[in-house]
Amino acid sequence: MQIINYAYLCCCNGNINQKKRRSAQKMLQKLQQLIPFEERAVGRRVVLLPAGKVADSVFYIQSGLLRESFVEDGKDITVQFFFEGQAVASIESFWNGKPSEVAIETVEPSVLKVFKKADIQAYLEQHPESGITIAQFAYSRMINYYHLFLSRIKDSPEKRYKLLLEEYPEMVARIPQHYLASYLGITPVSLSRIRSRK
Amino acid sequence: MQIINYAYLCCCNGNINQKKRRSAQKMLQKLQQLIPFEERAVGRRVVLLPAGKVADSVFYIQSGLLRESFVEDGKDITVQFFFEGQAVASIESFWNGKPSEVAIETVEPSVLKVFKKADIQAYLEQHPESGITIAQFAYSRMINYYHLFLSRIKDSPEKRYKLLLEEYPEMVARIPQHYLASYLGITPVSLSRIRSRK
DNA sequence: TCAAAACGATAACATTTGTTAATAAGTCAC
DNA sequence: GTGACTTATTAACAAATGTTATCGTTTTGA
Repeated sequence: MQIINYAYLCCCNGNINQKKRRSAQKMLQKLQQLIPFEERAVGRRVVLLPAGKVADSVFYIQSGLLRESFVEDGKDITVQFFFEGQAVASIESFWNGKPSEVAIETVEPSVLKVFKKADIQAYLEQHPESGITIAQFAYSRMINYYHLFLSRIKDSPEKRYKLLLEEYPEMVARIPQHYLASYLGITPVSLSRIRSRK
Repeated sequence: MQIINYAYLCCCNGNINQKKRRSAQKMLQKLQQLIPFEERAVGRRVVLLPAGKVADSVFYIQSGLLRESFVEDGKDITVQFFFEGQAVASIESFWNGKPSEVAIETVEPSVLKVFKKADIQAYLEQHPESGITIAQFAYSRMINYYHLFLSRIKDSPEKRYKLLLEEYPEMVARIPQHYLASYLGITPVSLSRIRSRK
Protein backbone atom coordinates (compact mmCIF):
# COMPACT_ATOMS: atom_id res chain seq x y z
CA MET A 1 0.00 0.00 0.00
CA GLN A 2 2.81 2.39 0.83
CA ILE A 3 4.19 1.61 -2.58
CA ILE A 4 1.25 3.15 -4.30
CA ASN A 5 1.40 6.03 -1.87
CA TYR A 6 4.83 7.02 -2.90
CA ALA A 7 4.05 6.64 -6.53
CA TYR A 8 1.23 9.09 -6.04
CA LEU A 9 3.31 11.46 -4.00
CA CYS A 10 5.58 12.03 -6.94
CA CYS A 11 3.27 11.34 -9.80
CA CYS A 12 0.14 13.23 -9.20
CA ASN A 13 1.33 16.41 -10.76
CA GLY A 14 0.09 17.49 -14.13
CA ASN A 15 -3.50 18.13 -15.04
CA ILE A 16 -5.40 15.39 -13.34
CA ASN A 17 -9.11 15.02 -12.92
CA GLN A 18 -11.10 15.29 -9.69
CA LYS A 19 -11.36 11.55 -9.10
CA LYS A 20 -7.65 10.94 -9.47
CA ARG A 21 -6.89 13.91 -7.28
CA ARG A 22 -9.14 12.71 -4.46
CA SER A 23 -7.57 9.28 -4.65
CA ALA A 24 -4.09 10.77 -4.56
CA GLN A 25 -4.97 12.98 -1.63
CA LYS A 26 -6.19 10.01 0.38
CA MET A 27 -2.91 8.25 -0.32
CA LEU A 28 -0.90 11.32 0.62
CA GLN A 29 -2.73 11.65 3.93
CA LYS A 30 -1.62 8.16 4.89
CA LEU A 31 1.88 8.88 3.69
CA GLN A 32 2.20 11.86 5.99
CA GLN A 33 2.03 9.47 8.93
CA LEU A 34 4.95 7.46 7.57
CA ILE A 35 7.48 10.07 6.52
CA PRO A 36 8.38 13.13 8.60
CA PHE A 37 7.79 16.55 7.05
CA GLU A 38 7.98 20.22 7.85
CA GLU A 39 5.16 22.65 7.26
CA ARG A 40 6.03 25.89 5.53
CA ALA A 41 3.89 28.92 4.71
CA VAL A 42 5.17 31.19 1.97
CA GLY A 43 3.98 34.28 0.13
CA ARG A 44 3.42 34.59 -3.60
CA ARG A 45 6.30 34.60 -6.09
CA VAL A 46 8.57 32.78 -3.69
CA VAL A 47 11.16 30.59 -5.40
CA LEU A 48 11.18 27.19 -3.69
CA LEU A 49 13.80 25.72 -6.00
CA PRO A 50 15.89 27.98 -8.21
CA ALA A 51 17.08 26.62 -11.56
CA GLY A 52 20.61 25.30 -11.18
CA LYS A 53 20.15 24.09 -7.60
CA VAL A 54 19.91 20.41 -6.71
CA ALA A 55 16.43 19.39 -5.55
CA ASP A 56 16.39 17.81 -2.10
CA SER A 57 12.71 18.16 -1.22
CA VAL A 58 9.26 17.19 -2.37
CA PHE A 59 6.56 19.80 -1.77
CA TYR A 60 3.04 18.71 -0.97
CA ILE A 61 0.63 21.59 -1.55
CA GLN A 62 -1.73 22.01 1.39
CA SER A 63 -3.12 25.19 -0.16
CA GLY A 64 -2.00 27.54 -2.89
CA LEU A 65 -0.64 27.33 -6.41
CA LEU A 66 2.84 26.55 -7.74
CA ARG A 67 4.44 26.56 -11.15
CA GLU A 68 7.44 24.90 -12.77
CA SER A 69 9.33 27.16 -15.16
CA PHE A 70 12.60 28.06 -16.81
CA VAL A 71 14.12 31.02 -18.57
CA GLU A 72 15.31 30.77 -22.18
CA ASP A 73 16.60 33.74 -24.15
CA GLY A 74 15.19 36.03 -21.48
CA LYS A 75 11.72 34.53 -21.87
CA ASP A 76 10.02 33.01 -18.86
CA ILE A 77 8.40 29.72 -19.85
CA THR A 78 5.93 27.82 -17.66
CA VAL A 79 6.04 24.05 -17.97
CA GLN A 80 3.29 23.06 -15.55
CA PHE A 81 1.05 24.32 -12.76
CA PHE A 82 0.38 22.52 -9.48
CA PHE A 83 -2.61 22.93 -7.18
CA GLU A 84 -3.56 21.98 -3.64
CA GLY A 85 -3.47 18.24 -3.03
CA GLN A 86 -0.67 17.71 -5.50
CA ALA A 87 2.99 16.99 -4.82
CA VAL A 88 5.83 18.64 -6.69
CA ALA A 89 9.54 18.14 -7.18
CA SER A 90 12.03 18.82 -9.93
CA ILE A 91 12.08 15.14 -10.65
CA GLU A 92 15.16 14.81 -12.81
CA SER A 93 17.22 16.78 -10.31
CA PHE A 94 15.70 15.01 -7.31
CA TRP A 95 16.72 11.58 -8.53
CA ASN A 96 19.98 12.35 -10.28
CA GLY A 97 21.29 14.82 -7.76
CA LYS A 98 22.05 17.08 -10.70
CA PRO A 99 21.30 20.81 -10.87
CA SER A 100 17.68 21.39 -11.81
CA GLU A 101 16.89 22.68 -15.29
CA VAL A 102 13.66 24.16 -14.01
CA ALA A 103 12.63 26.40 -11.14
CA ILE A 104 9.68 25.86 -8.83
CA GLU A 105 7.94 28.89 -7.36
CA THR A 106 4.65 29.94 -5.83
CA VAL A 107 2.06 31.81 -7.86
CA GLU A 108 -0.22 32.38 -4.89
CA PRO A 109 0.64 32.41 -1.18
CA SER A 110 0.85 28.72 -0.27
CA VAL A 111 1.05 26.32 2.64
CA LEU A 112 3.37 23.40 1.91
CA LYS A 113 4.44 20.18 3.54
CA VAL A 114 8.10 19.66 2.80
CA PHE A 115 9.44 16.10 2.63
CA LYS A 116 13.24 15.83 2.68
CA LYS A 117 14.99 13.49 0.30
CA ALA A 118 16.91 11.88 3.17
CA ASP A 119 13.68 11.02 4.97
CA ILE A 120 12.14 9.57 1.83
CA GLN A 121 15.25 7.52 1.16
CA ALA A 122 15.26 6.22 4.71
CA TYR A 123 11.68 5.14 4.28
CA LEU A 124 12.43 3.42 0.97
CA GLU A 125 15.32 1.54 2.52
CA GLN A 126 13.04 0.15 5.19
CA HIS A 127 10.71 -1.04 2.43
CA PRO A 128 12.63 -3.12 -0.10
CA GLU A 129 9.54 -3.45 -2.27
CA SER A 130 10.16 0.15 -3.23
CA GLY A 131 11.67 -1.04 -6.48
CA ILE A 132 8.18 -1.19 -7.82
CA THR A 133 7.51 2.19 -6.33
CA ILE A 134 10.25 3.91 -8.22
CA ALA A 135 9.23 2.23 -11.45
CA GLN A 136 5.66 3.39 -11.03
CA PHE A 137 6.76 6.85 -10.18
CA ALA A 138 9.12 7.15 -13.13
CA TYR A 139 6.59 5.63 -15.49
CA SER A 140 3.81 7.98 -14.44
CA ARG A 141 6.04 10.99 -14.79
CA MET A 142 6.98 9.81 -18.25
CA ILE A 143 3.37 9.51 -19.28
CA ASN A 144 2.72 12.95 -17.86
CA TYR A 145 5.49 14.58 -19.87
CA TYR A 146 4.55 12.55 -22.91
CA HIS A 147 1.05 13.96 -22.88
CA LEU A 148 2.26 17.47 -22.18
CA PHE A 149 4.58 17.02 -25.13
CA LEU A 150 1.88 15.72 -27.44
CA SER A 151 -0.53 18.50 -26.50
CA ARG A 152 2.11 21.06 -27.41
CA ILE A 153 2.87 19.66 -30.83
CA LYS A 154 -0.63 18.62 -31.86
CA ASP A 155 -2.55 21.81 -31.47
CA SER A 156 -2.25 25.49 -32.26
CA PRO A 157 -2.03 27.87 -29.30
CA GLU A 158 -5.62 28.90 -29.98
CA LYS A 159 -6.90 25.33 -29.92
CA ARG A 160 -4.90 24.56 -26.80
CA TYR A 161 -6.47 27.54 -25.04
CA LYS A 162 -9.94 26.38 -25.99
CA LEU A 163 -9.24 22.84 -24.81
CA LEU A 164 -7.89 24.19 -21.53
CA LEU A 165 -10.98 26.33 -21.10
CA GLU A 166 -13.21 23.31 -21.69
CA GLU A 167 -11.34 20.79 -19.61
CA TYR A 168 -9.88 22.91 -16.82
CA PRO A 169 -11.90 26.13 -16.58
CA GLU A 170 -10.80 26.51 -12.96
CA MET A 171 -7.19 26.70 -14.18
CA VAL A 172 -8.00 29.46 -16.65
CA ALA A 173 -9.97 31.35 -14.04
CA ARG A 174 -7.33 31.15 -11.35
CA ILE A 175 -4.00 31.48 -13.10
CA PRO A 176 -2.76 34.96 -14.05
CA GLN A 177 -3.00 35.34 -17.79
CA HIS A 178 0.65 36.01 -18.51
CA TYR A 179 1.57 32.71 -16.85
CA LEU A 180 -1.12 30.96 -18.85
CA ALA A 181 0.33 32.50 -22.01
CA SER A 182 3.81 31.20 -21.24
CA TYR A 183 2.27 27.80 -20.54
CA LEU A 184 0.51 27.89 -23.91
CA GLY A 185 3.72 28.94 -25.61
CA ILE A 186 2.64 32.41 -26.70
CA THR A 187 2.96 36.01 -25.55
CA PRO A 188 0.44 37.62 -23.20
CA VAL A 189 -0.54 39.91 -26.07
CA SER A 190 -1.37 36.99 -28.29
CA LEU A 191 -3.41 35.29 -25.56
CA SER A 192 -5.36 38.48 -25.02
CA ARG A 193 -6.14 38.56 -28.75
CA ILE A 194 -7.26 34.94 -28.76
CA ARG A 195 -9.58 35.66 -25.84
CA SER A 196 -11.03 38.77 -27.43
CA ARG A 197 -11.86 37.10 -30.73
CA LYS A 198 -14.48 35.03 -28.89
CA MET B 1 24.17 -6.79 -16.26
CA GLN B 2 21.03 -7.98 -17.95
CA ILE B 3 19.30 -5.27 -16.04
CA ILE B 4 21.16 -2.57 -17.85
CA ASN B 5 20.67 -4.44 -21.10
CA TYR B 6 16.98 -4.27 -20.88
CA ALA B 7 17.03 -0.67 -19.86
CA TYR B 8 18.95 0.07 -23.00
CA LEU B 9 16.75 -2.08 -25.15
CA CYS B 10 13.86 0.17 -24.38
CA CYS B 11 15.63 3.41 -23.69
CA CYS B 12 18.05 4.01 -26.45
CA ASN B 13 15.58 5.69 -28.72
CA GLY B 14 15.70 9.40 -29.26
CA ASN B 15 18.64 11.34 -30.53
CA ILE B 16 21.63 9.81 -28.85
CA ASN B 17 25.27 10.38 -29.56
CA GLN B 18 27.73 7.92 -31.07
CA LYS B 19 29.23 6.82 -27.77
CA LYS B 20 25.90 6.06 -26.18
CA ARG B 21 24.77 4.24 -29.32
CA ARG B 22 27.82 2.00 -29.40
CA SER B 23 27.35 1.18 -25.75
CA ALA B 24 23.70 0.38 -26.32
CA GLN B 25 24.49 -1.80 -29.31
CA LYS B 26 26.95 -3.85 -27.28
CA MET B 27 24.27 -4.38 -24.66
CA LEU B 28 21.70 -5.33 -27.24
CA GLN B 29 24.01 -7.89 -28.78
CA LYS B 30 24.24 -9.69 -25.48
CA LEU B 31 20.52 -9.42 -25.00
CA GLN B 32 19.84 -11.18 -28.25
CA GLN B 33 21.35 -14.29 -26.76
CA LEU B 34 18.96 -14.16 -23.83
CA ILE B 35 15.59 -13.43 -25.38
CA PRO B 36 14.26 -15.13 -28.52
CA PHE B 37 13.43 -12.95 -31.50
CA GLU B 38 12.28 -13.12 -35.06
CA GLU B 39 14.04 -11.39 -37.93
CA ARG B 40 11.89 -9.47 -40.34
CA ALA B 41 12.76 -7.60 -43.52
CA VAL B 42 10.28 -4.97 -44.67
CA GLY B 43 10.07 -2.34 -47.41
CA ARG B 44 9.70 1.39 -46.95
CA ARG B 45 6.50 2.96 -45.64
CA VAL B 46 5.45 -0.25 -43.95
CA VAL B 47 3.36 0.27 -40.83
CA LEU B 48 4.74 -1.93 -38.05
CA LEU B 49 2.27 -0.72 -35.45
CA PRO B 50 -0.85 1.20 -36.51
CA ALA B 51 -2.26 3.80 -34.13
CA GLY B 52 -5.05 2.24 -32.11
CA LYS B 53 -3.49 -1.21 -31.93
CA VAL B 54 -1.95 -2.61 -28.76
CA ALA B 55 1.84 -2.94 -28.97
CA ASP B 56 3.10 -6.44 -28.29
CA SER B 57 6.59 -6.22 -29.79
CA VAL B 58 9.85 -4.34 -29.47
CA PHE B 59 11.66 -3.72 -32.74
CA TYR B 60 15.44 -3.71 -32.81
CA ILE B 61 16.69 -2.01 -35.96
CA GLN B 62 19.36 -4.08 -37.68
CA SER B 63 19.35 -1.69 -40.63
CA GLY B 64 17.01 0.98 -41.89
CA LEU B 65 15.08 3.92 -40.51
CA LEU B 66 11.79 4.09 -38.57
CA ARG B 67 9.57 6.88 -37.35
CA GLU B 68 6.96 7.31 -34.64
CA SER B 69 4.00 9.40 -35.75
CA PHE B 70 0.33 10.21 -35.38
CA VAL B 71 -2.36 11.97 -37.36
CA GLU B 72 -4.15 15.02 -35.95
CA ASP B 73 -6.69 17.03 -37.96
CA GLY B 74 -5.52 15.28 -41.09
CA LYS B 75 -1.93 16.34 -40.43
CA ASP B 76 0.78 13.70 -40.17
CA ILE B 77 3.07 14.53 -37.26
CA THR B 78 6.41 12.83 -36.61
CA VAL B 79 7.36 12.44 -32.97
CA GLN B 80 10.74 10.75 -33.30
CA PHE B 81 13.06 8.95 -35.71
CA PHE B 82 14.95 5.73 -34.98
CA PHE B 83 18.09 4.46 -36.68
CA GLU B 84 20.01 1.21 -36.88
CA GLY B 85 21.20 -0.03 -33.51
CA GLN B 86 18.22 1.47 -31.71
CA ALA B 87 15.20 -0.31 -30.29
CA VAL B 88 11.66 0.96 -30.67
CA ALA B 89 8.27 0.31 -29.12
CA SER B 90 5.17 2.35 -28.48
CA ILE B 91 6.09 2.39 -24.85
CA GLU B 92 2.86 3.50 -23.24
CA SER B 93 0.91 0.90 -25.18
CA PHE B 94 3.50 -1.81 -24.62
CA TRP B 95 3.34 -1.52 -20.85
CA ASN B 96 -0.29 -0.61 -20.32
CA GLY B 97 -1.72 -2.92 -22.91
CA LYS B 98 -3.76 0.06 -24.12
CA PRO B 99 -4.25 1.02 -27.77
CA SER B 100 -1.28 2.99 -29.01
CA GLU B 101 -1.68 6.71 -29.58
CA VAL B 102 1.12 6.63 -32.12
CA ALA B 103 2.01 4.57 -35.16
CA ILE B 104 5.42 3.11 -35.93
CA GLU B 105 6.44 2.72 -39.56
CA THR B 106 9.50 2.36 -41.74
CA VAL B 107 10.90 5.32 -43.65
CA GLU B 108 13.47 3.22 -45.51
CA PRO B 109 13.45 -0.52 -46.21
CA SER B 110 14.57 -2.07 -42.91
CA VAL B 111 15.72 -5.29 -41.32
CA LEU B 112 14.33 -5.73 -37.82
CA LYS B 113 14.66 -8.10 -34.92
CA VAL B 114 11.27 -8.49 -33.31
CA PHE B 115 11.09 -9.29 -29.60
CA LYS B 116 7.67 -10.40 -28.40
CA LYS B 117 6.24 -9.03 -25.17
CA ALA B 118 5.57 -12.55 -23.86
CA ASP B 119 9.22 -13.51 -24.30
CA ILE B 120 10.43 -10.36 -22.62
CA GLN B 121 8.04 -10.91 -19.72
CA ALA B 122 9.18 -14.50 -19.36
CA TYR B 123 12.74 -13.30 -19.15
CA LEU B 124 11.90 -10.65 -16.57
CA GLU B 125 10.12 -13.22 -14.43
CA GLN B 126 13.21 -15.36 -14.35
CA HIS B 127 15.17 -12.34 -13.17
CA PRO B 128 13.50 -10.87 -10.09
CA GLU B 129 15.95 -7.99 -10.02
CA SER B 130 14.05 -6.66 -13.01
CA GLY B 131 12.31 -4.23 -10.68
CA ILE B 132 15.32 -2.01 -11.09
CA THR B 133 15.26 -2.63 -14.80
CA ILE B 134 11.78 -1.33 -15.28
CA ALA B 135 12.55 1.69 -13.17
CA GLN B 136 15.57 2.52 -15.26
CA PHE B 137 13.66 2.00 -18.44
CA ALA B 138 10.77 4.18 -17.43
CA TYR B 139 13.06 6.84 -16.05
CA SER B 140 15.18 7.01 -19.20
CA ARG B 141 12.14 7.23 -21.41
CA MET B 142 10.85 10.02 -19.23
CA ILE B 143 14.07 11.98 -19.58
CA ASN B 144 13.93 11.39 -23.32
CA TYR B 145 10.44 12.81 -23.70
CA TYR B 146 11.21 15.57 -21.25
CA HIS B 147 14.05 16.80 -23.44
CA LEU B 148 12.04 16.40 -26.63
CA PHE B 149 9.34 18.41 -24.92
CA LEU B 150 11.71 21.16 -23.79
CA SER B 151 13.31 21.45 -27.23
CA ARG B 152 9.89 21.96 -28.77
CA ILE B 153 8.80 24.72 -26.43
CA LYS B 154 12.10 26.53 -26.06
CA ASP B 155 13.06 27.18 -29.66
CA SER B 156 11.54 28.48 -32.87
CA PRO B 157 11.27 26.04 -35.80
CA GLU B 158 14.15 27.82 -37.50
CA LYS B 159 16.41 27.54 -34.46
CA ARG B 160 15.44 23.91 -34.01
CA TYR B 161 16.39 23.18 -37.60
CA LYS B 162 19.77 24.83 -37.15
CA LEU B 163 20.42 22.92 -33.94
CA LEU B 164 19.48 19.67 -35.66
CA LEU B 165 21.80 20.48 -38.54
CA GLU B 166 24.65 21.13 -36.11
CA GLU B 167 24.11 18.22 -33.79
CA TYR B 168 22.76 15.55 -36.10
CA PRO B 169 23.72 16.42 -39.69
CA GLU B 170 23.32 12.75 -40.64
CA MET B 171 19.67 12.94 -39.64
CA VAL B 172 19.07 15.97 -41.82
CA ALA B 173 20.90 14.37 -44.73
CA ARG B 174 19.09 11.08 -44.54
CA ILE B 175 15.50 11.86 -43.62
CA PRO B 176 13.08 13.01 -46.35
CA GLN B 177 12.38 16.68 -45.88
CA HIS B 178 8.65 16.46 -45.42
CA TYR B 179 9.15 14.08 -42.48
CA LEU B 180 11.74 16.41 -41.01
CA ALA B 181 9.27 19.27 -41.35
CA SER B 182 6.59 17.38 -39.45
CA TYR B 183 9.20 16.55 -36.80
CA LEU B 184 10.09 20.24 -36.49
CA GLY B 185 6.43 21.14 -36.25
CA ILE B 186 6.15 23.04 -39.54
CA THR B 187 4.99 22.44 -43.10
CA PRO B 188 7.34 21.19 -45.83
CA VAL B 189 6.91 24.54 -47.55
CA SER B 190 8.09 26.40 -44.49
CA LEU B 191 11.10 24.12 -44.05
CA SER B 192 12.06 24.64 -47.66
CA ARG B 193 11.95 28.39 -47.07
CA ILE B 194 14.10 28.15 -43.95
CA ARG B 195 16.68 26.14 -45.88
CA SER B 196 16.74 28.56 -48.80
CA ARG B 197 17.25 31.67 -46.69
CA LYS B 198 20.85 30.66 -45.84
C1' DT C 1 11.73 0.39 -69.04
C1' DC C 2 8.12 3.39 -68.15
C1' DA C 3 4.07 5.38 -66.14
C1' DA C 4 2.69 6.86 -61.66
C1' DA C 5 3.81 8.63 -57.46
C1' DA C 6 6.71 11.12 -54.44
C1' DC C 7 9.54 14.91 -53.53
C1' DG C 8 11.33 19.57 -53.21
C1' DA C 9 11.42 24.43 -54.74
C1' DT C 10 9.02 28.50 -55.50
C1' DA C 11 5.29 32.01 -55.81
C1' DA C 12 1.27 34.61 -54.10
C1' DC C 13 -1.67 35.55 -50.70
C1' DA C 14 -3.98 34.79 -46.05
C1' DT C 15 -3.48 34.15 -41.25
C1' DT C 16 -1.22 34.13 -37.04
C1' DT C 17 1.96 35.54 -33.90
C1' DG C 18 5.75 38.61 -32.26
C1' DT C 19 7.19 43.31 -30.97
C1' DT C 20 6.69 47.71 -29.16
C1' DA C 21 4.07 51.09 -27.15
C1' DA C 22 0.31 53.46 -24.91
C1' DT C 23 -3.35 53.12 -21.68
C1' DA C 24 -6.26 51.89 -17.98
C1' DA C 25 -7.49 49.13 -14.18
C1' DG C 26 -6.14 46.52 -10.39
C1' DT C 27 -3.01 45.16 -6.46
C1' DC C 28 0.51 45.55 -3.11
C1' DA C 29 3.40 47.40 0.35
C1' DC C 30 4.34 51.05 3.18
C1' DG D 1 -4.54 56.20 1.39
C1' DT D 2 -1.09 56.59 -2.00
C1' DG D 3 2.57 55.79 -5.04
C1' DA D 4 4.80 52.00 -7.36
C1' DC D 5 4.28 47.92 -9.48
C1' DT D 6 1.63 44.40 -11.83
C1' DT D 7 -1.62 43.00 -15.04
C1' DA D 8 -4.61 42.99 -19.11
C1' DT D 9 -6.25 45.29 -23.35
C1' DT D 10 -5.65 47.39 -27.65
C1' DA D 11 -3.26 49.32 -31.74
C1' DA D 12 0.11 49.39 -35.47
C1' DC D 13 3.50 47.29 -37.77
C1' DA D 14 6.95 43.48 -38.72
C1' DA D 15 8.04 38.75 -39.25
C1' DA D 16 7.01 34.03 -39.64
C1' DT D 17 4.26 30.43 -40.96
C1' DG D 18 0.14 28.33 -43.29
C1' DT D 19 -2.37 27.40 -47.61
C1' DT D 20 -2.85 26.50 -52.27
C1' DA D 21 -1.00 25.82 -56.56
C1' DT D 22 2.44 25.06 -60.21
C1' DC D 23 6.48 22.99 -62.01
C1' DG D 24 10.46 20.19 -62.70
C1' DT D 25 13.05 16.26 -60.98
C1' DT D 26 13.71 11.97 -58.81
C1' DT D 27 12.24 7.67 -57.23
C1' DT D 28 9.46 3.78 -57.13
C1' DG D 29 7.39 -0.36 -58.29
C1' DA D 30 5.40 -3.34 -61.63
